[in-house]
Amino acid sequence: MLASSPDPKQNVLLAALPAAEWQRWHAHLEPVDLYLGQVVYEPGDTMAHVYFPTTAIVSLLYVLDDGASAEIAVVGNEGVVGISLFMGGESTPSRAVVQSAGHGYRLNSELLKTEFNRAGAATHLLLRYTQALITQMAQTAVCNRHHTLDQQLCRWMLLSLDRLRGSELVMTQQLIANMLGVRREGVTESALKLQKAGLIRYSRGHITVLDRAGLERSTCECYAVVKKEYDRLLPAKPAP
Amino acid sequence: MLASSPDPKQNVLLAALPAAEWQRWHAHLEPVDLYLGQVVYEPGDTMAHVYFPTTAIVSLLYVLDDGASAEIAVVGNEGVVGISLFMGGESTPSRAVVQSAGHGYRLNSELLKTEFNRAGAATHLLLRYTQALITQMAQTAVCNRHHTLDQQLCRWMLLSLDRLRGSELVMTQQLIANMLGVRREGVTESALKLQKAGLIRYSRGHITVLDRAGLERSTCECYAVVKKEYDRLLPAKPAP
DNA sequence: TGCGCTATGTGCGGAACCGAACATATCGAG
DNA sequence: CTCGATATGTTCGGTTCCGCACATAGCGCA
Repeated sequence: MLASSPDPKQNVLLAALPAAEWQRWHAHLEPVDLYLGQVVYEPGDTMAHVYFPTTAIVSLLYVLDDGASAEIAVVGNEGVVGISLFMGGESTPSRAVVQSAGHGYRLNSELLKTEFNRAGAATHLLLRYTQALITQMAQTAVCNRHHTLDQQLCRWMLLSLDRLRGSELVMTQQLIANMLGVRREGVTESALKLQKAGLIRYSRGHITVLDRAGLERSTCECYAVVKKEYDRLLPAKPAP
Repeated sequence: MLASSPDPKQNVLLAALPAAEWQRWHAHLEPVDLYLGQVVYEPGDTMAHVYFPTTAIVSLLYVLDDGASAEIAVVGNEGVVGISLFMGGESTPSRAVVQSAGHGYRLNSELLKTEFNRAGAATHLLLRYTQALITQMAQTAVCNRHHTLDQQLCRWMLLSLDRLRGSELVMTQQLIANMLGVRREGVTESALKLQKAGLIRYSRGHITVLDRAGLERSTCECYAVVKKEYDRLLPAKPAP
């Protein structure tokens, strides 16, 4: 059961819109429930809307022919799902799946494109967000190459945590394994280490983070690089 | 010794400019020699120009604190180096290094930004290119996670080959290892396999591709996904 | 010609992760 | 309370790649 829709301005991008844009947009923003596992788009899909999460988190995944997958970026209340609509390609080879249930708002793609083509404040905001997303993807690529699963698991939890209120993640080890593109058993082992170190508590799909600072010490530099770049490129988050 | 500068329209993006844009731009395009190993920008640098390669290839790398690195994308005559200038961030955490010496043209960043803000054909062209670049980065991330070094080496050679005339790459195994983020010895082993299979011939920094179709059969799906997306998003290449 | 530098080839022990099989534990429905 | 489904824990042999050490080979220049 989901709580009632929060203020659209819980989304950083919507909150940062100048008054004029907000006036034009807000009547067209439709609240949407995003449930766990919901597929927002499949590779090649032309979306009818872009999605601005407020309390939900959406993962952008690449799925290979053999079924293996890897998360390349995560989008929460700091961003928007569907950048290919304003980037001009209309679709992408990636898949977007709701990783953490919650709410968001969606906007008709035609309206979005019209607004984007005004070359105003919203345009620049969306492009700066896109650059931050690019950084996240690139850092993920390097992290996949060089860092251990332990480090990557910490990075992943921290990125998710930053996009949620509270300190609990609802997520099975199997799903985390799909995101990271590793075996479920590997996640079990790493999670056990973190639990024994007192950083998290784990129980059937619920992770409680006990020591966030400890996670930050355990992860690789990738988390900090990405966070710093988001902070640099995007407006400050609205108060919770 | 480099040959004289080729036509700027050897670059796909410049070739695709409408007449009006070309009129405004062409007098400002400065030919530049790009030599092997040249650093086009360092992480955090604000560039004074964007670079449109014609015969050179530039690698976008992420370098970690411990010196390890990985290539996240490659830019040749189909693209432009310096997207952060029009995306609005002005800089990125990545490093751009010339991977294959050759020529290009550069354009003053202020002029570029002015043109980009016209929200015209050039704007859409640059954004579509950026989306293709995003695909390349994301596919690299997945490839780093799931595919073998043998496959990745084939992918890397094919991506380079597509951005050059001829079938010879000038590149030591050490440099390839830096790009792929692996050990030099690993590249030696994979390259030997390919040589024994008759796909390439190797000699002190010169790779001659003998059987391109064989390379395409040996690589992972990542190469085709990226190529298809570039073909979809960008105008056809000018005749060589 | 011979020296030195760079590039490439090879071997070895170890770490990280994989694939598979299986054991255990917890939750919710009936 | 019991059963079945789901989630987590454990083990084992195998593969890929790592880090290191060292051998060989081609190239350019004195």
